[in-house]
Amino acid sequence: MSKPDVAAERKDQIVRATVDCITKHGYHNFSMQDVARTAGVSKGIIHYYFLNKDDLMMSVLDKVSGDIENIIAADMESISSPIEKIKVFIAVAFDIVRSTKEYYQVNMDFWTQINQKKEVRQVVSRHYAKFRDSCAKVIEEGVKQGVFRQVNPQHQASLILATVDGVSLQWLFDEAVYDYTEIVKTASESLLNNLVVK
Amino acid sequence: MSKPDVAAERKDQIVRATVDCITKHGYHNFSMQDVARTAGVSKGIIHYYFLNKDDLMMSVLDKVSGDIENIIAADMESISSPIEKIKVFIAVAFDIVRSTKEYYQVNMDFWTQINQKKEVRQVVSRHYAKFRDSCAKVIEEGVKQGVFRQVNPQHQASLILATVDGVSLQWLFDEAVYDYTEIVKTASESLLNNLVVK
Amino acid sequence: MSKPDVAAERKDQIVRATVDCITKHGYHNFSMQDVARTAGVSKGIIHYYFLNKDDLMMSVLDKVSGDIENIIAADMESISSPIEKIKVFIAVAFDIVRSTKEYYQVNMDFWTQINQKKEVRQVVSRHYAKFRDSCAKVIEEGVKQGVFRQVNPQHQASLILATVDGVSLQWLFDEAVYDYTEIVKTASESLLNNLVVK
Amino acid sequence: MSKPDVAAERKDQIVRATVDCITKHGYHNFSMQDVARTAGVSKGIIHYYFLNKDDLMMSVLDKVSGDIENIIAADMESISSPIEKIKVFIAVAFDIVRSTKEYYQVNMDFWTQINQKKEVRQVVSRHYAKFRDSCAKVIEEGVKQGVFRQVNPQHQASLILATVDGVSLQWLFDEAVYDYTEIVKTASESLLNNLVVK
DNA sequence: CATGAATGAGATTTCATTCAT
DNA sequence: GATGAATGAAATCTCATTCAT
Repeated sequence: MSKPDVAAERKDQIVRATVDCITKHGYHNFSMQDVARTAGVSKGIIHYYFLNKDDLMMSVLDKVSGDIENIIAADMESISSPIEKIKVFIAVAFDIVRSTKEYYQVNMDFWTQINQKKEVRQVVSRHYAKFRDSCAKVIEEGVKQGVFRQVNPQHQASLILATVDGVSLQWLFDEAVYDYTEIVKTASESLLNNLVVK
Repeated sequence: MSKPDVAAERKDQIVRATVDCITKHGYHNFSMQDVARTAGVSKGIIHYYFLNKDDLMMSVLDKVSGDIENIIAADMESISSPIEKIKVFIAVAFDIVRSTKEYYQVNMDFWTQINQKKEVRQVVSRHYAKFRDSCAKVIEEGVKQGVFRQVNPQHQASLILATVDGVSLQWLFDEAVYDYTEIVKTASESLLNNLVVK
Repeated sequence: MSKPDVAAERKDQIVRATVDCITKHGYHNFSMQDVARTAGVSKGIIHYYFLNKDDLMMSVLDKVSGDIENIIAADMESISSPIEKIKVFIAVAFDIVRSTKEYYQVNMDFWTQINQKKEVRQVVSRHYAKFRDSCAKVIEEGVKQGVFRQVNPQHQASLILATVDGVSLQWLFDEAVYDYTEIVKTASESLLNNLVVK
Repeated sequence: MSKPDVAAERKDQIVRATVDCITKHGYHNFSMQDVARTAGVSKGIIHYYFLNKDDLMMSVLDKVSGDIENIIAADMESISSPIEKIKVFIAVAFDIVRSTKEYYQVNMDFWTQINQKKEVRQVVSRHYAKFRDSCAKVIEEGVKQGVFRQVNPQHQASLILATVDGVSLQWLFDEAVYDYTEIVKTASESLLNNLVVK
């Protein structure tokens, strides 16, 4: 019980090193050797804990998705008003992109696997589903309370996520294209404008 | 006289083969050998026409971006009303994703190069800038005509593109998540709702 | 305890195989595959121990230069008279060429890198500098003892090395051109004639 | 008769371009494409005039050897005194190295082929034989006239060539090692000292 | 004569994975 | 558990040579 789970610790250490490698060298330009060096372990031990590189990558995806989910969940928890909750959701989602740009890009890197790796696609779509659901639940509550119009919660949730991803994408390609704070404000207003009863 | 430009033809043939390879095997999982086989030419000739794999990839990016730009430009040309123009813009943009899913995914694959290849980032951001500009010009005209509210055209154009990309992304990860036609309708309404004077 | 330094052993094994390959196929006409085959190892392991082919070649150069230096140094050590020392130096230098013809040719092959590889040039010139210095020191001693004329030691050392290289070169191109023993005798006499007080 | 030999002209043009390429990129680091570009002709035409790259290289060797031979022959022609003739021979030989360093290095590059290409070895050894013979003939005449000691003309000729090559070699590896003019003076004195009756 | 598109063999190099220690 | 030496497949790229035009 008090014995720390060495295996779990080692695995986490390796996964974190992998994230670092992806951040630094890009999704396809790092080697197991790089991971070993970064983690300060031997190459062999990585294959002891992970079946192969794909298996390691799935763990990275789990971690990255999970971390992002946790941040959002934590920030929404303490709020009760549906309007405020949605506002926070949007604000936090945008903020994750800005404050952990590299992390968000690691997440993006998995998008290229849509066609190639069924498992990746499943994890990512489950991750999006979670987001949509937690967001939709808030919208549903708002509708019930009468503060939101009679909208399709799932669709509106999708639009919110879509706006965050799409706006971020353009900004990541060229940060000079707009002031991030400004566009976030505009985006938030537009999204809420579609929800709130006037 | 009857001899067409062999070089241009061959280059195009190779680029098209490369698009096929990316579609089939993924952005990072195809080899020059694959391209050669697909194009029905020898490995050597690819390096005769393209400096290296990166150079070939840039040609692919140019083609894909250009094709998408051309389709949208062609479809908007004949319309004069700003409202109708925006409606068509949104409809066509969404439709490109649906009707040429693989093609759009090839485009997406380049997104992961944000951090790694400066040149890719520049081309993609220029591509987005073109879209935003052509969209913003229509919005500007609508504002001038008084059919649109006093909005920031560039920001609204960004939101439109963002919504198309973001909505498509979720759908590409899981087509069962919503009926594409339905979500497109909802998205269009929301976007126009933010623009049109009521 | 009984485990010798695997890395050093393997590196030496590969370097020796490379010397064999250069001897057999020529400086520019052997492949890493050839080295692997000759050393009885896999292609991959060569790149594990050496950064690349250039790096391997530098190790070959180091070995060849070092070996030649060591032979000469060892043979001169036990002698004290400057005249005898110079005689031995000349004799041994000529003898190395004759008895390890291929080895000397490997050495020669690096000469063509004067223009191309700065690092090779530096190593070779340092190698020559060592030779000149050790030879010049003997001459200096001879001058001090009054057995040699008042000559410039460095220049005379250069002439000695030059004669060995130049004479060997002609012989390597056509062994029938002269009896090596004879020309060595003539060369030695000429060189000593320039040094010794009469 | 008045029709200029187009073929010979073209061949010469290509050979000269090849010398340029070797000078610039090194003996083994230039391609037929480089030669074509440098000569301003197509790749195909080179293979029309030369069987293959080896054949072209042999022509280069012929040219370089011949040019050096011609310069020396021309400079010795007008002189009658054996002592002066030898002095000029030595001076001119050293001067060729200094004034056409790159050219001399192209010549040197062929040395690596000793083991690999029988034909190269034959041409180079014939080239050296010519030098030795023309030098030996002068020495013989000097001996006959009684101005030179009773030496073996071929051996002394060899020593002269050897000294030029060997001294030049050290200098090419490190020009700072000695003042070329100085070492040439020392070398000349030593060589003549061995020949001239005192 | 001349061109340059096309080929295909082969070279260097990288790297996930295995396995004896 | 842990190491790192070793493998071998595969990838990119180069280039002499050929040949239809």
